[in-house]
Amino acid sequence: MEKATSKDVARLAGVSRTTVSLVLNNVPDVHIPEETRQRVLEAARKLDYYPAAAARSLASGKSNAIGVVLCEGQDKVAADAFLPDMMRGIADAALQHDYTVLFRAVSNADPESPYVRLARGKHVDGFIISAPRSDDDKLLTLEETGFPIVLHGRLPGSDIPFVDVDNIGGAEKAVKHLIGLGHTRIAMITNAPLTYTSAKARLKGYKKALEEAGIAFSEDLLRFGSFLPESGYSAMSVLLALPERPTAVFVASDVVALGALAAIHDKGLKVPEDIAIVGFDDIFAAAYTIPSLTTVRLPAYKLGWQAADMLLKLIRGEKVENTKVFLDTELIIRQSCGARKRAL
Amino acid sequence: MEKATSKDVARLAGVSRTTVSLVLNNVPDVHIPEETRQRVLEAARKLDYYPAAAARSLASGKSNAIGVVLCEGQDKVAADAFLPDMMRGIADAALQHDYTVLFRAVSNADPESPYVRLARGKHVDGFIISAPRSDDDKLLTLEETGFPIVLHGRLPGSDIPFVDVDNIGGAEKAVKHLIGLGHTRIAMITNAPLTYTSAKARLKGYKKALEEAGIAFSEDLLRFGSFLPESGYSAMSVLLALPERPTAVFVASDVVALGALAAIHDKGLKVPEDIAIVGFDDIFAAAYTIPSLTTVRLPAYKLGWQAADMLLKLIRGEKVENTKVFLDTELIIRQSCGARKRAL
DNA sequence: CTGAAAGCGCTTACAG
DNA sequence: CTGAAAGCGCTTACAG
Repeated sequence: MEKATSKDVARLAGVSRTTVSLVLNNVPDVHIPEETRQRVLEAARKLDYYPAAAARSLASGKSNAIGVVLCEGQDKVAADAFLPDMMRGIADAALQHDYTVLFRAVSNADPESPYVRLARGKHVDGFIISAPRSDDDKLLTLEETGFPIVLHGRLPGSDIPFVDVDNIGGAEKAVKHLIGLGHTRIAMITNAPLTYTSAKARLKGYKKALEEAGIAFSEDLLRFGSFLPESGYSAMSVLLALPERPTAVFVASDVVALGALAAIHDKGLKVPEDIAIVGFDDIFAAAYTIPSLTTVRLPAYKLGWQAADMLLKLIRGEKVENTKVFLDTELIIRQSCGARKRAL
Repeated sequence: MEKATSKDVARLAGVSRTTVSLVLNNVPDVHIPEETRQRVLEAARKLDYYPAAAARSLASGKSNAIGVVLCEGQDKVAADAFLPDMMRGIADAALQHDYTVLFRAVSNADPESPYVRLARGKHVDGFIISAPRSDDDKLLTLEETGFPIVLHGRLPGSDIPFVDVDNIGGAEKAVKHLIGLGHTRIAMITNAPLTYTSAKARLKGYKKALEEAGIAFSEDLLRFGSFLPESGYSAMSVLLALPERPTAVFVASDVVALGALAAIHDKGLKVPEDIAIVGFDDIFAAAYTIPSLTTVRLPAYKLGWQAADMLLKLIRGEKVENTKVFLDTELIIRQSCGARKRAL
């Protein structure tokens, strides 16, 4: 059985190709008698008919695909932890709208930006861009063109729609938890330099929690991490050498927290007895560090799902009430904060 | 400037659309004077011309896309650790051949298999399938059809081309390393039940290394893990309760090893002093466990790259010498085996 | 070496 | 409610 075309279906059903198209695409505002509709559906099934993607795209002018572009930045490690779930979220949302997902990795060194080609060649109808770089002028010009784009993570100073995590609220939650446990001398290690919006936001949440509890913020207790465990190791070492050691520390990245944990261990101190620790992200390993890491969970699947859903609406020209979405986080309480015993 | 078509380019260059197509696609065996070629290229650049993907596909009968299908199995956690790098490898290889990558996640509960639709609708010219299920009859029938497919991981009892890790060799390397360190009582915890080919192969490597060293294999020292840390925790607990405790253990999965590490810690024992441990996979966290985990690195990027490269050859009808590829692993020596001091 | 023309398989105004 | 026909923008034999 060679591949059937809509013509074959039309012939078998005794209708025109127009009707076949109308039925199969479920075109609204067109009323086709149930009997005819069934006949077409039946014929399509019988012939094992699947519309040719290319022909459909060419005729309709839409690709029925969205592109997800993964930019390779310094935060690769952190981003990688969420990619699989995020991709699943994107793929599921796309599938629901009968859209397909095009994946493209772009390394920083890449000479040619993939956006223009993919967009103008109509490979995709819109982009989800993860970890965009602010100096990416191709991206900016493409957006000005009106081409649908949704960012995962924000681009400071741009109006491009985005879906992001509520970093402020998440950090606040983490620190409040520590305060609730009786800590007042709480340090913080950022996830990245403050040029990163997520780092700035998490710091803001930390300060907010302190302020609401009437605890003064101290520069001495703030250290800067930078994506990798090594940075957490040295930041924590400095903190531990302080004349008056903090009793707790909020590390705004689980990956960085891995290094902090090692520093504490190497110093011969115990978590959470000597120092309590709360992370951020809930990477897979967080549940299995020793002790297990209390952390703020980042909703990866949902991040992907929402971004795709918003993009699809933008593509269809539907009104999107909110183009700046912040997703809620969840505090996952394990052992490192001192509130729980081991529970593997 | 509205999007230019090949007709515009032809006009500006003073040639026919045929010539434009010939030049832009770099069709071999057609000799076009350098001067004409340059004129076409120049015109295309000037007009900012990008061929319409759909039109090209429709006319050529090829989609210029490969699909990667991610099956959601029990080993989701382990697979997720490699997905990002594997996807990068796939995407890079595809890009090199001017191919695009279609991503599709398929949950086990999915009623409709995505293969047929994507293949027959000509969305893609071939598939890379990760973690295929052996009871997936749609996959098997599609393959019989001659549709190009490359598996990541094997499907026992099928002849579908695949790219996989040399699990036997990797395990052997790990165990030999332990033997070289003076251990003779070496236990093993598998990564999964033996119905999984990777588990079987890793066990085989373990036995092989023992045999070559003249160490007798003992059932008592073999325990079965099952993807998650919990399984490593309980398997290790049993091992630690043995009258004659092993001095080393090869855990055929880093994720499972995380649980094993916790079990040892909870028992009040020290790694590597009381018991040495070597894992498999080299997940990100392996470098930051306490102590850091010696393990066998799985070449994720290369796995993706090779799979895509093979698939592309299959699609083009090129001869592929070897359709059963086993990729080499690398032993990453850290602290848990006792051969190194901390080096973060 | 290059052009005119058919054709890929759909969708979509436009009639009726 | 449904059909005939044009058209989407390429590629590719086929001529010359």
